[in-house]
Amino acid sequence: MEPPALPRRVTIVDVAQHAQVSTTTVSKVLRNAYGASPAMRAKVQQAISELGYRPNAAARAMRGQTYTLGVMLPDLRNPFFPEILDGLTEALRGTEYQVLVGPGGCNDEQAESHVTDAMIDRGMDGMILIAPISSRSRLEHLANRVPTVIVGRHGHSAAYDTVSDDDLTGAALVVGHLAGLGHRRIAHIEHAETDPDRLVEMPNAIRADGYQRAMHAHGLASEIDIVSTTYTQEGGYVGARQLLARSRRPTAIFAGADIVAMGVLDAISEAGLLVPADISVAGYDNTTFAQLGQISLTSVDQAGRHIGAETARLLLDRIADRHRPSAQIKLSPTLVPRRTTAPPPE
Amino acid sequence: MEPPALPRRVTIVDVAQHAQVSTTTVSKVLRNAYGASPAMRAKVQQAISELGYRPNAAARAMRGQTYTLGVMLPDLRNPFFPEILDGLTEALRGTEYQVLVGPGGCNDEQAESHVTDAMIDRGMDGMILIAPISSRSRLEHLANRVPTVIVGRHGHSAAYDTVSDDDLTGAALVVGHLAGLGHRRIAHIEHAETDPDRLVEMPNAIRADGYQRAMHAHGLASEIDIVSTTYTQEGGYVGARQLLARSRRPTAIFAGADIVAMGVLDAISEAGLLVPADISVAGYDNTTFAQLGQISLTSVDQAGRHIGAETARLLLDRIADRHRPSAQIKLSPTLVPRRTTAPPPE
DNA sequence: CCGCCTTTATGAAACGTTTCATCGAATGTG
DNA sequence: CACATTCGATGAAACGTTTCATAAAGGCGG
Repeated sequence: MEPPALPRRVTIVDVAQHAQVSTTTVSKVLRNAYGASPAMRAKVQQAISELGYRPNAAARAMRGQTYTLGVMLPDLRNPFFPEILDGLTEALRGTEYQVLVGPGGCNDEQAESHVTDAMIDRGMDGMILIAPISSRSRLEHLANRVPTVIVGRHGHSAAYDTVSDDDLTGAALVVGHLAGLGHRRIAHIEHAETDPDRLVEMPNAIRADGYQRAMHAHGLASEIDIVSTTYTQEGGYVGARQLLARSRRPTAIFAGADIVAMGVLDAISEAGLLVPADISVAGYDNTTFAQLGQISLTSVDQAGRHIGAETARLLLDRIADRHRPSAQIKLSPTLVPRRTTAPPPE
Repeated sequence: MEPPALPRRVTIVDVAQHAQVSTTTVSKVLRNAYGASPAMRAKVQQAISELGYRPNAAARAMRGQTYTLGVMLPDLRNPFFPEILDGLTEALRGTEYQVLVGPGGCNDEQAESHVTDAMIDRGMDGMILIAPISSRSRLEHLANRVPTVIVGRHGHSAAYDTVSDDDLTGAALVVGHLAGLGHRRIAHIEHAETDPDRLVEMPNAIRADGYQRAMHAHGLASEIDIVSTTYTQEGGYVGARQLLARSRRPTAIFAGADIVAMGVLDAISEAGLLVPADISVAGYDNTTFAQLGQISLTSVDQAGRHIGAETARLLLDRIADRHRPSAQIKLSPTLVPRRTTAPPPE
């Protein structure tokens, strides 16, 4: 009943014998390397397809490349990340590269390190770290051993490329939109941050900063009202309850992320208030949640696909030339007004 | 300016020299294999931590294991899958195994094959395929080369283990719940399936079957009303519009998946009807959507974490003994009633 | 027609690990 | 005390690929 002792996997040696050439030649054909005549190429190609040969990635890793790119995703539940991944895989279609995703625990620096180390152990040709929380020095350490692109984190380094969204502008878009509708008491719920590096580099911190600057720019400095919780539904709920309990209740809440806005909406309806009649709510990321007809949340779109595509381009570039100067790409977000924002009551 | 020519990575040879033992001994210590005295072990362990040695997975792959498990996820956007993954990684914590996720295009058989092949090329010690759409014979082919567990697909095979939810029961729970509330005209939106294999094995087909059986069981055979679209928001929207246009409109819609229910809710509110006053809606999967306070969708919970944990157990078992008889685990779903279901109007 | 350079093809070494076959020492048995 | 057995440790082979050094063949100018 046992599977009949699998035939040994076809190797490059088998192909070479079958095509009557050396393994070196086969290797050259596989990699489109210089030094194989068209005639040889044809012969080898035929042998490959006749035998159904597939290169063993592990063996390749020992000498050359693995044709594998590792993506560290901190949270599979964040509906923004699949967008980036789609952009990535689309840009990589046609190349030999395969993307593998390592799930790095949400907000767990140790888990993040574990995954990135595991990827290096496995000989990834390149790594993409999405919104990593590791320290700068650790990121540079990683980037020094493997070509790396950091996505969604500000702050430059000679060691790695970065692709991020201009969160400062994004926050300004939201404040501008709300102020334009006539709101003055616009509050913000942020993700608490204490680490000094991250305070300058993480998107959440930049968004909070952008909120404050925009409030100043609109002459609303005195109305600045920030609640510090976390970028979770629970964090939004808790934060909104605090805001709703204020003696002068805000007329609009700018949540730092869509998922936070979900918690905010819960708290508001629990308090018996109506959105947007009594209070406006805006999120950030334009996730699937925001797009649901039932929710229709005003949000900021980050063009995830675009981010993914740029990331792929940068990474392939860097794999080709490890010593080229590092690049920083910053993309502009756009505001997507929906039905959770309206002029303030009266 | 260039990074100072990275020091060569520490290898097992370095460790052996530093500890004054053979590489064989180091290898034994690494794998907790038989034949190394406690004294040796201690010496080697110290050398390992002093040098910061990490085994090269690629080299390991050539001879032994990679300590890597590959998970094929058809759709990162499906909020049910992260649950499974959480269960998996949790069950794997403490072991040496690392999970890597391969994004296999949604409903794209070719993309799925591509990813699974890539995983085999990369020497995965085991594979977990979540709701794969490949043919049975292809699945068996894969399982014959790598220990494999198939999740969320019915149908047994000697070649692989399966973990799935009892979708028949799940559908019955929904129908029972709605019938109990007094509904008779309960419609169902299914994901169209034509392939004969999949018609018997895919969860969507089983759910549709379960719906019909349950309707019979409740004496509602004459009210059976199925619309065949796809498991997408769009599919739900289109399906619901068809149902709402019926001369005898259903009083309840059982959507085959939460994401479908989202589209249904959109169509209903667009038609100016109220949920659940005018019409009840139930989903399946108990995803994050369903749990959102604003939506509060009645749904069927599949205990994803539990599924993931069982999957990990089965896979490790099978890696340990490739020839043990295959196992099929079927877990029971539970109904989570929320605010989208209520007694029919009048 | 000779020598030089380019192109094409090859054998062998190397990558870092595990495993096989030995081998010496320690232990137990008669 | 001699001998068989077990245990602990080791050197070398093997995995499948890429790359280095080398060799043969072909083209070209003089």
